[in-house]
Amino acid sequence: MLELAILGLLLRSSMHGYELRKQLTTNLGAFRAAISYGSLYPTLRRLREAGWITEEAGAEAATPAEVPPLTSRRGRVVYKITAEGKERFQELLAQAGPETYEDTAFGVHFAFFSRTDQATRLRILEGRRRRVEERREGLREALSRAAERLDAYTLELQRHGLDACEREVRWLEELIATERSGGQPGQPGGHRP
Amino acid sequence: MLELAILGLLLRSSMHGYELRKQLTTNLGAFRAAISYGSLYPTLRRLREAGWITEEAGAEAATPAEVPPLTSRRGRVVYKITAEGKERFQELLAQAGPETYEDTAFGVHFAFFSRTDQATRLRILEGRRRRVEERREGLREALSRAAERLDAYTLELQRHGLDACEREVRWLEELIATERSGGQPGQPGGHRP
DNA sequence: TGGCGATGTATCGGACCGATACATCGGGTG
DNA sequence: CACCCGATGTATCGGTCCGATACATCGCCA
Repeated sequence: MLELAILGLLLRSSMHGYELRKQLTTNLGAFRAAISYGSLYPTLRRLREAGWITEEAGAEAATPAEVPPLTSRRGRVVYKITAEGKERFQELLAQAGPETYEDTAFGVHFAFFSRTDQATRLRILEGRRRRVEERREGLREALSRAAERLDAYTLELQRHGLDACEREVRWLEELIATERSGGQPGQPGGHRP
Repeated sequence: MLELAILGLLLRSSMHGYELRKQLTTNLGAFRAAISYGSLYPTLRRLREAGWITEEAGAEAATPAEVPPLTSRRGRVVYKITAEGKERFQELLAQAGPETYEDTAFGVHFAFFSRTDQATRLRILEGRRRRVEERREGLREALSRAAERLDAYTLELQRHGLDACEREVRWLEELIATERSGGQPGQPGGHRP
């Protein structure tokens, strides 16, 4: 997943890890908490080894010539996507299996929707909707069965979850409708004040 | 985290792993996706080794006497919390560090709110609110800075995330108000139709 | 000048997921 | 009545990702 997200962000512009992490956290942040360096850097190395990105020494990273690196002189590294990386990105973006409908994966795919065709977008939106609807039904059933048997807080937690599901389904349905009518999300219907 | 969740569920009643997983998935499901056996069983073993739960052979699990186990004859196992386990549960439930305000941990703590005192509840609710507010501000700032510069889908994703944050903050504020007035969540104000 | 917060790269242990294997049992269908 | 299928049930393995931590530089302000 990180792989797709990183390639997509580097497609917009080259940058170093620190900036990458910031954008990963805020840009795609709706369905994921925060990316840690513990996953970022190993993934970057893997991407480089696969030939999908390159690492270049950034601006003032020049090693100070005769100064022997006490620990290890690390310079800034600018990561850049390669032609093969762009192909890989499109390949990952297009393949929409069942795991694409899970929270994180869906969020990442959605963020790069403008790079795909309408058919793929609809497929993913509808798959995600089905997934959230299943979850919603599960919660509804649990609530109707468990009411009275559970304490007030557990009940309230389930209600909150149910509410979030219903809300997301509505959101997805609006997006699907917009998509079918050939529009872009933004202010299509005019229900946002 | 799993540790607290498992102990809490076993406090309600003893059960085997399968049932445990189901309840973990639906009961505490608002802030977490689904628990996998890959984390459940190792955790159960760890809990048993620590003496916080016991494993007992369930009903019809009796080994068929002379039938040699071809692969390995596994019986049903009923997991049960011990006295030390109950202490451990209270200990885990009461300690509310910064990590308690993250999605998963908050959800688990909230589910067992009825086992804590009001002071702890308020501390956790307010900590969570602060956390979500930070996230909300980050998204607001990103949106106001990035508008026009980003494509429609990324923007829509951020708007959706912002909306979810605002909604949760409102939810938390209602809970905090209810808590301060000494009530229980349910139908306090009467804003749920 | 001295510290402190933002920027920046990197590793390690551990938590958790996803797929898979294996096994039993009840019910429906040919 | 035989057979298969889906629900129930225990368990492991590889891999992804997190959280804490270490280390280093730079600009700013007291």
